[in-house]
Amino acid sequence: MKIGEFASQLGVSTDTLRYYEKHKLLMPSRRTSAGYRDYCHSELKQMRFILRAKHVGFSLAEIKELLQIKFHKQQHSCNEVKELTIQKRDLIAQRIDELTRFHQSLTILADTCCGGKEPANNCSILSTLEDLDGLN
Amino acid sequence: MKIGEFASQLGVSTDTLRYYEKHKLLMPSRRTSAGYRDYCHSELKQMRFILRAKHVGFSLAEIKELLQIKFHKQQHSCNEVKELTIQKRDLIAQRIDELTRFHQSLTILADTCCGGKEPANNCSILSTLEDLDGLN
DNA sequence: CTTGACCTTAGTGTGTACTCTAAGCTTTAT
DNA sequence: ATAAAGCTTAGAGTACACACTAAGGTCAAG
Repeated sequence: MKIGEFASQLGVSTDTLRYYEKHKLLMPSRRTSAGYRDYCHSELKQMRFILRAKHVGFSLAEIKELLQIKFHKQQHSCNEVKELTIQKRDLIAQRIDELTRFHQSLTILADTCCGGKEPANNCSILSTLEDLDGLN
Repeated sequence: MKIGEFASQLGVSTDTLRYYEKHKLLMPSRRTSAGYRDYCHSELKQMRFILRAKHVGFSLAEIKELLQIKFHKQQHSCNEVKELTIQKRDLIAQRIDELTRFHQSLTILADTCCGGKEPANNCSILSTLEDLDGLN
């Protein structure tokens, strides 16, 4: 299967596939005589793995690690995979906390603002940001 | 006040200050005869505004908008400021939702994995990522 | 008067995940 | 035979917020 058809079956761009190849996430095993990439069924499966891993929040670098483990399952333990998963989850939890603080602060700012059409001379949002404190 | 002292009072790097100047967020009004930046009290206040805005989650581009409004309060309404704030908050809410979905999926993956020290041949995380579905 | 700390500019590098471009070769249909 | 669609490569561009580098000028202390 050439890159164009492969890409459209997966709903990604050909650029993305070439990018993944360059970064060693998905290397088609064969080329046609003209030098065209020739993808097979197992590469389709692997790409689906990559896309699912992305879907649950892994970065490409992390997915590369997962693929290494997947390719050499004997040399790696379940524990290792679980650790990667938990580390990722905890990092995401931290980010959620940070964003939640942002959200709360912005809600406070918005709620105390009249939102009227008059000039912003006494806008409570601007003055809170200027005058320090009142947020947390 | 020269850039070094100004920076250390605010807990930022001199690079950051030069970066903000290049991007028109904070322009020191004067230079010494030697060409050194000379910061004054009002610039200290403005930098504090910027840092607080960052602290609640605004990007530098958004802060630039806020500063425009702050400088020309007459030409802008409270409503405009409130809108910016709410838009930002809603974007952050979307991002939180996305990360929360990631978090849930990763939790499911981690919880179903034994986490043992044996080889990962039958690792439930890897097989869930391979075989589609089981997450959402 | 020299050393060291501080300042200047312009430009490059970082990380993430692509996207786009240019210049050119291959395949398929007419 | 030729035109359109598709493929190839290497390399540059995007967004964000800086950090770092080189090469050099300035200032205060000893």
